[in-house]
Amino acid sequence: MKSQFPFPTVIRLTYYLRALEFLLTQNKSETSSDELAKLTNLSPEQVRKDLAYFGSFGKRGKGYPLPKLYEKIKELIGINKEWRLCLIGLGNLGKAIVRFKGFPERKLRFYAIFENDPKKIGGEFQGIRIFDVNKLPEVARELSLDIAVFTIPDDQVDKVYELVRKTNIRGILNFTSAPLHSEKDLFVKNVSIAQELEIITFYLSK
Amino acid sequence: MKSQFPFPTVIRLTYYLRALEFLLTQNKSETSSDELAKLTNLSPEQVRKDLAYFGSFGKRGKGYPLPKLYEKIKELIGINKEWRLCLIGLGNLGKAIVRFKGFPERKLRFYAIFENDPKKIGGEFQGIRIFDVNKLPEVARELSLDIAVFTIPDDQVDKVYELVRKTNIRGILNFTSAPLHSEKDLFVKNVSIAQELEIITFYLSK
DNA sequence: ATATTTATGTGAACAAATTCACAAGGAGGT
DNA sequence: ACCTCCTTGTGAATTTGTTCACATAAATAT
Repeated sequence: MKSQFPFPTVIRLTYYLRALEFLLTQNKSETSSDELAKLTNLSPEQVRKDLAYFGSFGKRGKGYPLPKLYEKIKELIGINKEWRLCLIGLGNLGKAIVRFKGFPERKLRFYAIFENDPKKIGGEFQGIRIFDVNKLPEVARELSLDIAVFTIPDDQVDKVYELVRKTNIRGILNFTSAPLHSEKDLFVKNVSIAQELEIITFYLSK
Repeated sequence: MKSQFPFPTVIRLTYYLRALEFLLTQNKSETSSDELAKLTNLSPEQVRKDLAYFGSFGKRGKGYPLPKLYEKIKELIGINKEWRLCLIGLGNLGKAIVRFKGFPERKLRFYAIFENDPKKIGGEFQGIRIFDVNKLPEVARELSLDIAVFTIPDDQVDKVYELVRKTNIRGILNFTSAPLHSEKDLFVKNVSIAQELEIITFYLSK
């Protein structure tokens, strides 16, 4: 097992995960780099190299044992354990994300929602309590939150970011257009709908 | 002007756009690769190289003229003209996206929503008409749609993708977990919330 | 005028990631 | 037991992308 791997490999691991889930529904017990390559639109060499970064799971002449590889990738990605999430900003997008079906089956669970609207604070949404965003440091500690999802207006990002930094939350999924940067002990993933569309219009403009 | 540029440059162009918009609110008339680098968390060399791929907009010893560079980048990204969008699948996420504030100011406008729920078909949402998804080919032609946003259940992706291929829609923003692949004349950008979280949990697991 | 400072633009050096090419191990047939 | 066919795993070659280092040009100061 090599310790260093290209950054894009992490993204591809998530593709393999989906491909493996698909293959498991087909009741297969074995797969190959060729099969995974076809399902993910990658090259078989790329698949083998990626998997080899983390150990050698396959058997030459045979392929990869399906359930074992699946468990291994889940372990690598870290979705074999439960993660405690909170949502910050209960607007339209926030509501859509809390209701998102994909979370429970991935052991991702929301334990708190934060808001600055006094009318919402104290209530709950989908069974999850809504707290004052200024109480974030205390609540995060109390509920041992791991990851925060930002669905707030752009102009509040800096303030909320500072609040999160005071907690032991170590991951942020940022849906605003204001990009944040990862730092030591705080990993940030930015997802900007506007940006995604700009990338599309760039390519369509050519 | 060079014709070939690294793929990541396109993503960075969208960062420069935001930085420039921020600088414009400060009523500045000039900027520099240093300033843009600080705002985007990149290196000044990277900024200069990226901008130089598309022409030389700067003046040595001076910097870049702000409004001119802004217009140029908008033109490069293609958001100087209007784009006609449609939403496919009016669930929670779909509703959140249609209501998203960032679109009108970017000349991105929804002209149609497609659904397979007979109760929704024929109605409208936020002033946008809701059509039967099976009518997509006709409606797309009639309304000259450019881009489709997929907010449908994963198991309907393949079917809807085939419908879209029959139209002159050339861009898809896919919010499902089933990744689609770009092909000639049809550019696909995948955005999977589950995947983004998996990338976070991967790094937090280390 | 001339020197100094500042900031772009870019070839060259370097680094990262992918693809190639093939050795090596396992399965199955004869 | 041996040969053949598969398919993995991996160094080496190649491609792609970033950083360095500096020549060049504009602006400012003396």
